[in-house]
Amino acid sequence: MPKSKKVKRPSREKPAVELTQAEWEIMKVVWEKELCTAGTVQETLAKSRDRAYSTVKTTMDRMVEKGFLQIERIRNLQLFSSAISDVDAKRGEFRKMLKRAFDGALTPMMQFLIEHEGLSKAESAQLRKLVNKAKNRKTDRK
Amino acid sequence: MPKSKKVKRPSREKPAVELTQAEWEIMKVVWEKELCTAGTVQETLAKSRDRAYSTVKTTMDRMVEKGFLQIERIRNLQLFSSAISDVDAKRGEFRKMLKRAFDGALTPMMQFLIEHEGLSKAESAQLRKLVNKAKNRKTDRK
DNA sequence: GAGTATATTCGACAAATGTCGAATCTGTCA
DNA sequence: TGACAGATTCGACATTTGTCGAATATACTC
Repeated sequence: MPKSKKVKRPSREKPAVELTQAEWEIMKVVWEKELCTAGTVQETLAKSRDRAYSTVKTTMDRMVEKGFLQIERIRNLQLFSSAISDVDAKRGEFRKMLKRAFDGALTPMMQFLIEHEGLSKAESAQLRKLVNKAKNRKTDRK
Repeated sequence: MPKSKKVKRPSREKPAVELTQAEWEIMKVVWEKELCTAGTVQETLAKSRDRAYSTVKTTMDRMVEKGFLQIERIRNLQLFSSAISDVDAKRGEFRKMLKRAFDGALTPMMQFLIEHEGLSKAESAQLRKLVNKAKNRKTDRK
């Protein structure tokens, strides 16, 4: 018999991914370059905000400890790669916001967007389209 | 001539409101009780997580410095009240998330919700309703 | 007026973040 | 082999957050 149990996993939730500001900036570069050196990241980030190489490197080393990045050594070189997906990172950031500001409920958030964030006509249209598309999705995995 | 210039305000954006975890917890109580003592807040929060009175008080004092709370003194008593609206706080939290995880763009976020957060049938329906309501709003202030 | 609660004031700490510079360690090349 | 450039290691610091406890100050009750 297959071992795939349909049981409700006993809360095997992995601890939500939560990145700091600096970590987000670094992660974005790593996801884009995937497999790159700290120097590359530092140079890329320098375009928007200059930070010493050691600053970037220190943060990246801490991210390895946290399990956000991985290191692959080649001789004297360290090649970094992501250890978390952008989806997980986005989910973590989104849920943190939802929990703090809207008690974890999606509807109040949507209500808020419409009431206070003045969705533009284009955004509303786009949103409506997305919602309708979601409506027709058969694959409702979760 | 009236001095009300219709000029596009020169980016007079007030610095986005950003609360920390502890600050959110406190703000929620203050918004609810509006005009309350640190002791009341501490007692209310104690129901979910116990913290020393001084811990809550210290945080609240710092929030006054940051302009999130106000104090009104009555003899030896300090009555706290909110100095920011929940709308501003929610806006700040939402925008921080949007900027970090979705480069500030709403559509990608909605796309993400539908693709990865598996909106339930009920949520989709609710969302659709909200979107349609927004569609008909005439007052499109911004 | 003394004693007992309650509040407020303040200095302290640990941990997390953001930032660096100095000391070292390769690898390469004239 | 010696010197250089690019990487890495690491210890340091300033801030921000989250937490307290001890010392004071104030109000109320007998």
